[in-house]
Formats: sequence, structure tokens, C-alpha cells
Amino acid sequence: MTDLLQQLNDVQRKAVQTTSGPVMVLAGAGSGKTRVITYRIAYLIEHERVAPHQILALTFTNKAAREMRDRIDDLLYPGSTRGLWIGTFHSIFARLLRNYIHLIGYTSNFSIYDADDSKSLIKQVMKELGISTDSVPVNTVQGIISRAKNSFIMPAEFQRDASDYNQQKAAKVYEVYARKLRENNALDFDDLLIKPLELFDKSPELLESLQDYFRYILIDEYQDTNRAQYLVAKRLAAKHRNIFVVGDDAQSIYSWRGADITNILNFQDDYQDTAVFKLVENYRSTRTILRAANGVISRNRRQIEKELVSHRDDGEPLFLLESFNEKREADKVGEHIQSLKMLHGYDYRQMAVFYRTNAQSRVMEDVLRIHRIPYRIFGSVSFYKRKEIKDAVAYLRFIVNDQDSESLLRIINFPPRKIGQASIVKLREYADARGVSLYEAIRNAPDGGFQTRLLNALKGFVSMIEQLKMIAEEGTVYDVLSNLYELSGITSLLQAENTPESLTRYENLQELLSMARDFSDHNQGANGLNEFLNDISLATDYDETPESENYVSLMTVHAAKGLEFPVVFITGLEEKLFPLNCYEPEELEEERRLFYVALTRAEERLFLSWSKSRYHYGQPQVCMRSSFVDEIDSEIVMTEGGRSLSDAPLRQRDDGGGYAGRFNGRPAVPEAVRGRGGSAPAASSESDGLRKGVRVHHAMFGPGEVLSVQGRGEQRKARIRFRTAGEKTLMVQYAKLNIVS
DNA sequence: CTGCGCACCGCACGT
DNA sequence: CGGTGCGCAG
Repeated sequence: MTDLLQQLNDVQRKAVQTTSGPVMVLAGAGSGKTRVITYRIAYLIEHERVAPHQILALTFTNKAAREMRDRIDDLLYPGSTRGLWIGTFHSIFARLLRNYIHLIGYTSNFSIYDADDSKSLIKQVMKELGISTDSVPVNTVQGIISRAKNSFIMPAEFQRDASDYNQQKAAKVYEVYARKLRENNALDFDDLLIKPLELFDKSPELLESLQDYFRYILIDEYQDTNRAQYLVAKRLAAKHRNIFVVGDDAQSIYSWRGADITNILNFQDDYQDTAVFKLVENYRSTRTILRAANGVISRNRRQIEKELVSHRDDGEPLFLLESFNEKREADKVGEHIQSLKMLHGYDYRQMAVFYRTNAQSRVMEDVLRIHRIPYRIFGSVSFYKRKEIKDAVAYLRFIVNDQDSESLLRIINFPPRKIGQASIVKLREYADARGVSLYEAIRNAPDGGFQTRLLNALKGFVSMIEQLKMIAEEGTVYDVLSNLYELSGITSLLQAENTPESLTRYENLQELLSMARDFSDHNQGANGLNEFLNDISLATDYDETPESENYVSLMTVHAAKGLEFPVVFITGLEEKLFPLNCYEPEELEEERRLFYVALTRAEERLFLSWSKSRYHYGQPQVCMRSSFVDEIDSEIVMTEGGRSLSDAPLRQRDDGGGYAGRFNGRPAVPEAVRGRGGSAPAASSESDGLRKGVRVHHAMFGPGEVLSVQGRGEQRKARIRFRTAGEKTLMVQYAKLNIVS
């Protein structure tokens, strides 16, 4: 263990060793955040002799949780993390709820509805309430309800406070939607976070026993917690106050799903005796890349002051690609990937292409395929969102929880068994009249005076379900799934169809089956099916680890958080795409943080790319270059013409050993600022004409007058009085001031 | 009841 | 452009 501590720098080591009381670690990008969490857990187990089950570590992705667990196992010994509670907020609380949710009127076999399930339920409720989706879009209603839930506002309260038209409509839907979830014995994703709070209110004894059980609480990516997550963590930690949070306000990019940046900004208000550690030493990126990132993020007003310090060389300049349309953009990216591989020995796995929206991936994909570049897309159309998988999962859910009428409706006539819409409407009326679940009504249908043809169809369905329920009680998940494929006729239907599409679907179902087999091999418990459904419901396509095979990674910037690559391409750098439509200044700041996340993923080489036109909804649109490009010191950005973006004379011509040598007959990146990067502007900045009394113009603050100038080189600062924004001190190298007079 | 074709509408980002 | 939902014919 002493060895372990030696692998940390001073600040990291203190953060690891401060084991009691509230601790906040502000960890800049690439500063060893994951290292601190994993070493701390290892330290608690090994040095402080804390039992692993007393430690609760909460992350935002399954992948992060899995990686941390593996790393701790590596640090200590295999199996050392047995009993450790490490996982996403959602999966950990789903597990807890399985044990205690009976206290608030659900049963432990509850279904978990994902965003799509929830959307269709909301749509259905709107229909019932006669709220046209033309007047209020479903997405809007879903968003309003989700935000209300994340803020822990219950339907009654929300209805009282609903202000505008949309909110009033949504409030009505919220109430019915919540009731239906309960009737279905189902929870949506937001419920997984707020039901624990209801549980704590209902049973203070339970809360206290959990407080004693989870002696040590650690939270990763704290800047991305929403109100419900904040509250649940706060209450769990209230007794022993061993709460350790790690985050970076500069990387807060999830406010749209309720993340509240004030949680991290105000942590010290909640815990007055917080020990705060700032990790600012970056081990990941070149100085040039960090200079770009620091320059960009410093334009945000609302942040905790910190600037990353590089531990690496200056490295290469950034490279700006400008294309005629998005197809050409993708071409250029492909060409650069090939030349980086050929001329600089990079592997495909060391390179990543980022974009703002998933829709952009298609063109990139097509072009990379033509270039015969192996690639892998993360996210996009998730395996779990495919129709055949959702159908199979609906069957499983329903077998576990026959109150789940949503899942029932999905499978009752798939494959087609002659139970049509009209029959279903009748059955629902029958169920509602008797106050029973839809399935209960179906089982009692023989008493309901329905047509014989329908009764026969229903009888066949019920006997299949009951048979599968029996298998579920005795057999493994694999048994249930394989039998359900057979009995339902799903697989024979797909085989009979015999088209390329049906073949793909068949293969997907086989893939699910092999996942079930794998699960059954590793989980012997009686509640296997429930656990399997938990995993499936909360799994995403983002959980896979890049770099396992040799391909280029394609992903959204959001998906890239937490990852790093030697070479990064940021594409689609256009106004209204990245940054995407921003109406409020705060939205622009979040986009800027997102751009910052993208920049700081790169270790060695960073390409910024934009296209002058792009298809949008099938319509070609003229695009303007993203203002974010202008926020990077132009001297460290090279254009394809081989000049710096500032068009300043280059300090050093390409000597042939530079980046790509020649590229498409044109000079590629000259190594212009190599070896000078950080200090290059220092030489020129002293003669930049900036002195007291000079009139300047700043992109954001507008016109102003220089009051004083201090420092030199990178440290050179100017005190300026702006006509509207007041007095400010700015770093000259980043401020990009234009001298007016 | 089922399958097909057409019209319409929307693209963030993801647990 | 791509997915979805609705209306109509069989």
C-alpha cells in the first residue's frame, strides 16, 4: 500500500488519505480523477480496514463503474472488491428498491421503463385526456415531467404551481402517468432516483440503517448530479458525513437532463468543514492542446477558478480543416486518418472522431467504409432499442410482472395471434370496469361474453405465458428466453420471412440469448430474471470499452467524456451545430464546456473541422464557422494552406519531418510552433502595442480602454475598463483584443 | 384483422 | 433524409 501512495502526486495522496469527513476534489481534465477514486477505495479497504460492503461508490455510467472495480482489483488482489457497492446511481438504487420498495406500495418485481417506454405511455395518456400532440409535443411533456421528477416535485404540487399552458397540460399528464406507472408496478428512470427519497421519508428507520451500512460514500462526476441525486446522497451521508465527491465544474454537460451545477459549486455550503483538493496537473495532453482548452474555458463566467498545467511538451499545433460540404469533410478526416497511420505510425485505435449529434455519424460512416478504414460507432441506434430486442424484453418483463400492461400490450399480438385493436379496447374496458389489471381481465375473459374466436386466441396466449412463468420459477434466464423464442413463434416467424432484415433480427435475438447464457453462467441466484432485466434496462451501447480492437472510434462529444485518444477530430464545428442553437447565455456556456471536454480528450494531435454546407432535414444549409474556433488562440491553429489561422508569419518552416509531409499535393501541417508553443506568443506580445490608454475591442465585452498592463509572456495581463461590462483583468494571450485606435 | 403505402414531422446530448 | 402514424384495401 505504501507503494500505491507513491504513485500519486502530493495533492492526490492527500485526497486519498483524508478518509473521514466531507471531501471535495476538483479534478481538471486528465488530472488523475479516476486514479484518486480507485486508490482511495483501495486505501479504505487495505489500510483503514473498511469492509467493502460499507463503501458506496456512485458513477454515471456502467463503464466507469466496471473500470473502477477492475482497477481496484488490480491494485489489491482479485476478488478484493467483492461486496463493494459500485455502480451507476440508477443501478444501485434499482437494487436497493428491489429490497425495500414494498414499503411504498410496489412489489419487488417492478418493471423498469426506459425513455421510449415512458414516451409511449405519456403519448397514450395524452390521447386519453384528449390533449392533442399538435398543441403540446410529446417530447415537451416528457421533458417537463422528467424535470419535475428530477427536482423532486410531486404531481399535486406541480399542478398547483404550473404556470404556462404547456405546464398545465403536462401537470395533468404527469398525474395520470404517475398513476399508470404505479398500476403497472413500473418505475421510469427518474423514479429510480426519487423513489428512494420517498422511501426514506416513509421509513426513517430504513434510512438510518442504510446510513450505518454505507459508512463511506463516493460520487464521481459530481458536477452532473441532479437534485434528486444530490438529495439522496446528502441524506445517506447525513449521519457519518463521510462523503467524498469528485468533479469538474468545467465539464458539466448534462444540465438538460437536470444536472445542477450548483451542487458542486455549493458543496462547501452544505458541509462547512469540507476538505477541498484541486487537481490541476494534467498528464494527458500537450501544452498546445491545453493552451487551447484553457483559453476556451476561461471565457465562461460561472466557474471555479483553476487552470490546467501541462506535464508534457508543446507538441503539434491544432489543425483546422475547412470543407465544401459534409461529405468532403468526412473525406478529409478519412484521408488524414490514413496518412497519420502511414506516415506517423498511429494505430486506428488511437484515433477518434467526435460530433455534436448522432445524425452526423452516418456520412462519416459511409465515407470511412469507402476508405476501408475500420471504425466503430458508440451509441447511435442502441442494440437495446431494436424492435426485436424490445419485444423479447417485454416478454421477459411481463413474465416477471404481469401487472405490467404496457409490456403486455406490446406482446399480446406479436407475433400476430388475431388479437386486434378492437378486441384490446374491449378488454381494457372490461378490466377497468372490474378494477383489475389487463392480464387479470384476459384470464377471466371466458366470463365476459366475448366471441369464441377471441377467447381461443386469448386462451392460447395465457397458456403460453403461464408455461413461461413456470419455467422462470425453476429454470435459468437462458431457459426462459429460449423457450419464449420457441413458444411465441418469434424466431420461426423471422426465419420464415427470410429477408436480410429478418436475418439480422434473428441474429440480434441470438445475441440476446447468448447474453442470457452468459448471465446464467455467472448468476445462480433465484432472482435471476429480475437481475437480468435490471442489467438490460440500464445497459447502454456506451458501455463497451474502446481500444479493444483496432478501429477508429466514432462518437458524440457527450459519449467521449472520460475517454482519451492520441488523435482527436472534432467535426461539424459550425454555428447552430456546435454550438447548437443557444437561446440563453447559460446554454452557450454549457456548449463551451462541451467543446472543452472535446478538446481535452486529445493527447497529441487535435483536428478541428467544419463544413460550409450541410444537409439538415434533407435540406442543404449554408453554414458559418463555429465561433468556438475563434476562441482558440489563432497562433496555435494551422490551416490547410500551411499558415497559422492568425496569418502570422510562421516561426519555423516545415523541414520535411513535419506532420504529413505533403498531403494531396499541398503542404500539410508545418511544425510551426513546435518547441515553442507555450512561449511563442510571449515574444510577440510585448510589442503588441497594448499599453495604458489604448482603446480596444473584445469579442464578448465590446469596446473598452486599457487601464494598465502587467507581467510578460503567458502571464501578461491587462486591466481594462469596458464601456458596458465594467472593469476586468484579462490574460492578454487569450483575450484576443483588437486595438481600435 | 392485417399489411401496405403515403404523408407528415423532426435532430440534441443519455441513465 | 428517416422514422412514425394513420388510412385504406384485401
